[in-house]
Amino acid sequence: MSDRMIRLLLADDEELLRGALSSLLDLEDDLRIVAEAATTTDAVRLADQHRPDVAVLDLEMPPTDGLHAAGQILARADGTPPRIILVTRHARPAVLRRALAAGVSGFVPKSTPAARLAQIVRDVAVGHRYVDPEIAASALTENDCPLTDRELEVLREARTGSPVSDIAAAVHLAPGTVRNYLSSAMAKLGVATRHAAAHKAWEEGWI
Amino acid sequence: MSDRMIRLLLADDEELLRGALSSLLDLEDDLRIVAEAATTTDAVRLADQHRPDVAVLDLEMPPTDGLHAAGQILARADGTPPRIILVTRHARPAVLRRALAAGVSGFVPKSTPAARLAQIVRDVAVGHRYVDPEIAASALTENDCPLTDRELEVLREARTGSPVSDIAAAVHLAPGTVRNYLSSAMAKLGVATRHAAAHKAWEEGWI
DNA sequence: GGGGCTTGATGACATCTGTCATACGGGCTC
DNA sequence: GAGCCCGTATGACAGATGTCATCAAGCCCC
Repeated sequence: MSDRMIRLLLADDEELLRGALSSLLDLEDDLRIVAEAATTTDAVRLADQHRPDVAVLDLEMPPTDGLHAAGQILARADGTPPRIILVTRHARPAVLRRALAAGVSGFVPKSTPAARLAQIVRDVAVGHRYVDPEIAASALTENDCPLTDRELEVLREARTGSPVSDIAAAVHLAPGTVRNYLSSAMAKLGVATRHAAAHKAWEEGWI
Repeated sequence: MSDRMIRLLLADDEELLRGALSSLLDLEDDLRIVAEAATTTDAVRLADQHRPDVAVLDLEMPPTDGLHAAGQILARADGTPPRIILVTRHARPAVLRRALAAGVSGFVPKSTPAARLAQIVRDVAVGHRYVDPEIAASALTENDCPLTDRELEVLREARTGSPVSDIAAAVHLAPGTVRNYLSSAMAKLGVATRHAAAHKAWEEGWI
């Protein structure tokens, strides 16, 4: 039996969800949780240590995020890497694209019925991919992020409401340059202040 | 047996969590889920209809929020109202205070182990109150929100990055007055821009 | 009724922001 | 090498923002 068992790593910072999912998945005869993590650091370490068949990672997890952890897990595995399923609350097409590019096998929003998760795990374990149909559809129709890397970078810093001088210091650019980037980002997003731009970019999942 | 059964309403907009919790709690012999909801509107309607003993409500739920729903459920029950347990991701002392004032019986962060939830439900069902010790402690030590109602109101509008003129229109005040309120809010929070003030107030759970 | 407090408003001023034209250097391609 | 983007930087200018002093109206309290 043990070679037909699917060995799982489960990582989510919310104990409530992780605990509930863990019990639920463990009820399945062919699934076994071999490790649980609440941080990305632990997730990467435990994946190294336990070599699970499938890793179910929450996207929103400290200290970095699930996507970052996925990249590390895939990069560090020296044999066959685990298949990775990302679970997320705010399922944005932009993130889906990045996830697939990083080699993730499954992309599941938290609006998925719990009962279906076991089946998705099985599918992914045998090499299939699973992407939530809803998100896939919007990823195909939605227009891409129009912002350049630099624009995104300054917007990220602008999110907390810092003045231009602080942003400039944080990204190592001249204040005037920062204003140029902010200005063009605002124009592209059709808003009147850089804070509105940061807010919008954040809502879209671009930063 | 049926009079010893605790009848539960479970409301959370995340299918994944709601489904997992539902299966988990239903495994307990003395608990039975009688209704599930994904919105506050449904939660209120189903509470009216099914008269559960305990309602477990997520705080972050569309279209309003769990606290609002709790108030409505308590106000509309004409016999003995259901006991209410609020579950939340971002457990902030300010919210805890408002919840207790509204007559909520339990306050549980999502960092609580899933296994403990059943016991909390039982405690609350017999009339006890449960408050997460961690949050209770910070609620007692943490200093209150220093902002006035008006300051909070303008900060709420400032969150999306709107210019002063828009905020003024939204709260029906003169632009100059709005700037005064923003200015004093910024001074109280020790930040340099109104956007930083809005960000901070948001982080603290004040808006 | 007078004094004091609170809420909303106004105007003046310094500073910060957003816009735009422009410039410089490093890679590209031709 | 000439021409051409691209990223970065600067300066100038209008308008928005933050600060502050002040004022009018309403309200409470004695």
